[in-house]
Amino acid sequence: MSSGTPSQPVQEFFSIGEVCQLTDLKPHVLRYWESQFRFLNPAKNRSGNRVYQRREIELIMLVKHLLYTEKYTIEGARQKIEQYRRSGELKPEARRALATETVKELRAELKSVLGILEGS
DNA sequence: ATTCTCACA
DNA sequence: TGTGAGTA
Repeated sequence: MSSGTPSQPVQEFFSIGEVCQLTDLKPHVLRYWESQFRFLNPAKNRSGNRVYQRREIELIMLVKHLLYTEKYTIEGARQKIEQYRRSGELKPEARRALATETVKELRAELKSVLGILEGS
């Protein structure tokens, strides 16, 4: 199976560097998106460094897909995600984008993504 | 080495 | 978005 192997614990927290490697995005892009999408608020550790949760990485992948693959503008992506939030469902393309990313461990259910979207 | 904020192109 | 400066 590709998910949940009991013997090998799944990583829970990620540094911005790890997220960048996983999403193929640059740190400054991630920080910029934070200023554009309210739902992208990684926690900060004691020293002020960003600590990402898997769900946030999924959201980042979704934003990346909307922006780069579907070529939405920042505003367009915001509206689209707001739309997902209301309808409670993702379009097949976006869904595929999340499942296609070769990072098996990041493949959580879309419910978790939609959950984070609540109150954005 | 890595990440952070801020400034600026 | 990209890059550099000066930090922590």
